[in-house]
Amino acid sequence: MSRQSQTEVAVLGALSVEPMSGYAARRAITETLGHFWSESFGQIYPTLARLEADGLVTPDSAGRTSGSTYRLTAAGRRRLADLLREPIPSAPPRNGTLLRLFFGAHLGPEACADVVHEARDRALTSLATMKAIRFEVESDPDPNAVYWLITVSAGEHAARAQLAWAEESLAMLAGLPD
Amino acid sequence: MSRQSQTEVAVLGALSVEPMSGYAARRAITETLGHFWSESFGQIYPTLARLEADGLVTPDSAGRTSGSTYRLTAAGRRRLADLLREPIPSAPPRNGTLLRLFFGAHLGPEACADVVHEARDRALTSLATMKAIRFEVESDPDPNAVYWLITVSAGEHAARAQLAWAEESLAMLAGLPD
DNA sequence: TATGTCATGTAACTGGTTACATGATTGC
DNA sequence: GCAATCATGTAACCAGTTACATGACATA
Repeated sequence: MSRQSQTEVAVLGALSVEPMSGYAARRAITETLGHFWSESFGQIYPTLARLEADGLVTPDSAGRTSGSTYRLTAAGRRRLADLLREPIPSAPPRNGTLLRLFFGAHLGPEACADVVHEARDRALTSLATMKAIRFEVESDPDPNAVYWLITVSAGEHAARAQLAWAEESLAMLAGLPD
Repeated sequence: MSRQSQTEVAVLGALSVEPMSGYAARRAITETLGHFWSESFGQIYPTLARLEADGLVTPDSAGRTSGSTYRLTAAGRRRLADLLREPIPSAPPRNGTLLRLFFGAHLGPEACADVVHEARDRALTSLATMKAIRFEVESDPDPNAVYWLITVSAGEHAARAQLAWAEESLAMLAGLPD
């Protein structure tokens, strides 16, 4: 699957929940998939136009206030299911924090500790976000909530791991001579 | 810091260990930074040319067998230290596995379990790789090994977290009706 | 009437991969 | 002499962001 169709998955997925505009789709993606996915307008609008040309989404006149609302067609729903079944394209790893720490000798223990501290703070923030999302999802009677909880759980595990790693690394750095 | 200079960090970093060719730099990056960084030839050669034009690296005639070997200049070493101190550009999150699981209702529990299984296998492979790297680094008397171990530890924590999440998620999926 | 939010779209740019072309050197 | 590896480089393409231009609608 090309990278492109990953954006298609996100947009089709958003519209599978309920019909909405491109603007709303973007908001929905950043709000509910935000901790593991992102899309910009520059991707969403061209994608939406292509999906419409392919007959996968169609303008939904009902309930419009301003601008256009799109909804999935039957073909669109099939396509979403197909795309979800395709192999996951692997993104080459690029972790700026670890790149810095690997060459930490050029930085010195204190500057490295700063880098780790920042990673630790990001993990703490993430953990708080996950807690809030989990609370929301758990009080949602939607039967799909199980799937959402699985993604939340992934965020929690990753954040807790990063936290533990940061504490451990700070201890290691503290034992180093300047 | 622009994304571009992240590649500069990787290349300057590789050359800071010892002088080498672009080809060797790429191999060094995939072999020793492979679990958290990647560069392609299409990036390395233009970067190397730019670094040379900026006087940060210089051809090193000594010890050449074929092709050209580069080494850091004093300015290059300073530049590396500066770049390492710059804020880490954040990459927008894009996790294909979680994107699929979030819309898992369109897939069904079994197909979702397959997705999780793949993630679990990747984590296991990663854990084995980390074990091998840790063994190598721990038997290396280099004083910088502490920094390398910190990056290895990050990989281990992340892999173990993914493993725990996968087991937990498989259990959740198993309890779901088709 | 001014402000903020909703909304759409595009152009320029960036960072990056992939595929290809080319050739030198090494070892069997 | 042949195959593998070392080595350099570029062109085409791709996904994606950012910045900008534009304007409708609601409301204070």
